[in-house]
Amino acid sequence: MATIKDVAQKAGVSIATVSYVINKSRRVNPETAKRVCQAIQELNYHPNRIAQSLVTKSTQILSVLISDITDPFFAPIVRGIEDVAVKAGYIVMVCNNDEDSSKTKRYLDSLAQHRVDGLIISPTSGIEDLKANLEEMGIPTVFVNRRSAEVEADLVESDNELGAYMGIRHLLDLGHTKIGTIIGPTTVSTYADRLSGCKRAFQEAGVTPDPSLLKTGSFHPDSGYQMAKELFAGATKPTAVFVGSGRLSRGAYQAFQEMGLGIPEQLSLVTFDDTEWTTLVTPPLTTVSQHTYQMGQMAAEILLERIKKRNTPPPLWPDEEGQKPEAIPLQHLKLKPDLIVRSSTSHLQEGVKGGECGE
Amino acid sequence: MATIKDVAQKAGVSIATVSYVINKSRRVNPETAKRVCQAIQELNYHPNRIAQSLVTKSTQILSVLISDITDPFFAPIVRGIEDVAVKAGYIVMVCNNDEDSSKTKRYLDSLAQHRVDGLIISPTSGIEDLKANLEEMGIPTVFVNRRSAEVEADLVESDNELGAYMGIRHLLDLGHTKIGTIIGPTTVSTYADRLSGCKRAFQEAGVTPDPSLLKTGSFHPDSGYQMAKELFAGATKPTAVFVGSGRLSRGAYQAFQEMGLGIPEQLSLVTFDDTEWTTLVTPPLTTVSQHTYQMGQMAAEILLERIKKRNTPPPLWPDEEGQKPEAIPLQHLKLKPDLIVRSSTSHLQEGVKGGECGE
DNA sequence: AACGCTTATCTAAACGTTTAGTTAAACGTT
DNA sequence: AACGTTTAACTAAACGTTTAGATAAGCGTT
Repeated sequence: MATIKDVAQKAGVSIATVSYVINKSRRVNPETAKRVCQAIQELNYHPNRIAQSLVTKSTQILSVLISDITDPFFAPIVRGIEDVAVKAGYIVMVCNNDEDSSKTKRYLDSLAQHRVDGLIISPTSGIEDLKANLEEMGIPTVFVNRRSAEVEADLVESDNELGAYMGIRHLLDLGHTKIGTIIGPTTVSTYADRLSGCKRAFQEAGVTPDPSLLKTGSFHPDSGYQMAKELFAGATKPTAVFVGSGRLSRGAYQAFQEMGLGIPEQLSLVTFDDTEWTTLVTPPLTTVSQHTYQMGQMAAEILLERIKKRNTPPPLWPDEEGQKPEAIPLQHLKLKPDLIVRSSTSHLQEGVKGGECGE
Repeated sequence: MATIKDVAQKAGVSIATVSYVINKSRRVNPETAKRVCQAIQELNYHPNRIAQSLVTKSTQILSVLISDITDPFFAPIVRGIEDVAVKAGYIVMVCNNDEDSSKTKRYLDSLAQHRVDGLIISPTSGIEDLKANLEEMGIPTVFVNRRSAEVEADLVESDNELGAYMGIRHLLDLGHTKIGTIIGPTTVSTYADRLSGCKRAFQEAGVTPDPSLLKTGSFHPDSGYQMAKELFAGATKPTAVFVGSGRLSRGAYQAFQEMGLGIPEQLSLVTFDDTEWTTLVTPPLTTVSQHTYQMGQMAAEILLERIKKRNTPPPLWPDEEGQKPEAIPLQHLKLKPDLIVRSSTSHLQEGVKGGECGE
C-alpha cells in the first residue's frame, strides 16, 4: 500500500507538505495542494492510521464490552453506540464476555494494548480487577445498563426501579394481589433496582406479597422457564406474573404456554424489555420497554465528551491541583422506561381470584 | 502508560532484551527474564500494539461489515466470528452499512486506514467500488452469507437454493399447490438462489405456480407485511405461504394475524430463518433454519487461514510467478440448512382447497 | 540596498516497538 | 596463550506518520 512518501515523491514535495494538505494543519499553496491531492488519488493512498496513532496518541477506536451481542437487548445498545461513533469518525470494537470475569480481564488487557480511545461497558459483578485495570490503563470509561459497585464513572442506565414499579403497579391497579415475580440475580444492579421497584409498588398499595411468589435466578432463559414452573408448583398460585427481564421472559413464556395458562384470563403477564416477539405472540404482551438504542447513543456521546476534554474524573484519578478547573462532573443518566399496555394483562376475574382452589 | 523503555530501565536492561522476553524471540538469561517480568508486573506494562503493528505490519484486528447487528440473523454470525477471532488473539470491529453503498465505501476506507488484518463482509449489491477498493487495499476478504457478482473471493454461505427447495417441497408434499411466495430483492444472491430453489421444487412436482402468487420486495419487515396483504388481495388465494427471509416473515406474520387467518387450518406457513420468536408464537412455525453461528465461525477460520499464508488468490492479485506453489484455492463453503417441521404446516384440507370462492 | 514580514516549503526529531547485526564476556580446545 | 564457539546483552535502523523549528524566497518599507 502506498505511503505518504510515495505521495510526496509523486507530487514532488516533502512528506511534511503532504501531511499538511491532508490534515489542513498549515497553509499550503493551492497549486501544490492540487498536485498532492492528485497524487493521493492516483496512488489510492490511505493514510496509515497506525502511524498516525503512534504520534497523535489517538486511535479513533471505541470499544464496547457486553455480555452477548446475540442478546436482543444488547444489540440495539451497540448499534446506538456505533451510529454516534461513526458520525464522529470513530470505529467500534465489540467484545462479548458472557458474564465471565476472566474473559473480561483478557479483553481489558487486549483493549489496553490496542490503546482504544474509550470504553463502554456493561459490567459483570465481582470484578475487583476491573477497578485496578481501568484506573491504571486510564482509558475513559462509561458504564451502560448496569452500575458497578467498585468503580465510579459516567453511567447511562434505565430507571429500573421505576420500570419495575410501573409493571407491578399496573397489575395491582388491575386488582391483582397474588403477583408472581421472576427476576435475575440481584447481585447485578439492574435486578436489584427492579426488585426495589417491585417492593415499593407493593408497599404503596398496602399489599404484602407472598414471599413464595418471588423467584430469583440467573440470566438464562432456562432459568426463567424453571422459575415460571416453580411459581405454579407452590401452594399460592399467582393470578399475575411480572418477569423482570427479556431473556428470562422467553423461558417463562414457554413455560406458561406448556402449562396451558390462558393469557390474560388465567394469568396476567407483564414483561421487562420490549423485544421483537412480544407483539407477535397472541395476545401481544404488556411490557416495560427500555430505550436501548438511545442508551447506546447517550453512552457514546458522553464517552466522546470525556475523550475530548481528557480529564478523567476525580474518583479515577486522584485530584491533581492543576486539573481542577477543567474537570467535568460525573454524568449519571437515567432513561425512563415506558409501560406499554397491551393485551396480556386484564382485570382480575372474580372466578379465578383465589389461587388456592386452582385447578 | 508505561512503555518498554520504562520496563527496560527498571529491570536494568536494554529495550531489546525486554522485547525478547515478551515475545520469546531470543534466548534470555532466566535471571534477567525474571527481573524483566517483575518490572512488567510492577509497572502494569501493556505493550503498545500500535507500535508493534507499525513494525510487524499486523494489527490483530478483524473487521465485519454487515447490514445491521440488530438483525437477529446477523448477530449470531458476528458472534461466531468473534469467538474464533478471540481464540486466535484477534479483536473484531463491527460495521453496519444498512445495505447502503455509500456507508460501505466510507467504512472500507476507514478499515483500510486502520490496516485491519482481514475483512468479512456480507456484500450489498451494486458496489462496483467494492472490487476496486478491495483489490487495491489488498485486505484479505471473505464473503459471508451473500455472494458478490463483481468480486471473486472466499465465500461461506447457506445453500439457499436447497433451503427454499425444501420449504416449497414440504408444502407440496402436504398437498398444497396454491403456494404464495414472499421473497426479498432478487438482485441479492441469497434471494435469487432461494427463488431458484422454489422454482425447482415446483418443476419437479409438475406444478406451475400462479405468477400472481410470487411477490418480491425489499429487505424490510414492512415489505413482508405489504406482500402478505397483496397475496390475499388477488384473485387466487393461496392455501400456503413460503416466506423467504426472517425479517420479511416478521411483517408477513403480523399481516396474517391481522387478517385472522387460522394457521395451519387456513394457511400453512413456512418461513426462512429460525429466529427466537418462531417457537414462541402459536402454533410454532415450520422453518428453514440456517446455521448462522457456524457460518460466522467458518468465515473467520477461512479468513485466518488466508491471513496466515498471505497469498491473496489469483483473481485479486495477478499471478506472480514466484507465488504460485503456495497459493490456496478459493474456498466456497455451502452450509446445508435444516427444515424444521413444526405446527404451522398441515395437509391441505378439502374444505379450504379452492381459494377463488374466498372465505 | 538593507531590513523585516509573510508565505511556502523543508528538515529532522519523536512516537514505541521489532529485529538484524554487533559486541563482549565466558569457556573449552589446542 | 591464542583461538573459536557459545551465550547474553546491546546498538541502531526501520516502520509511517506529525509537527516544531529552520530555511528561503518574495515583497513592501525605509
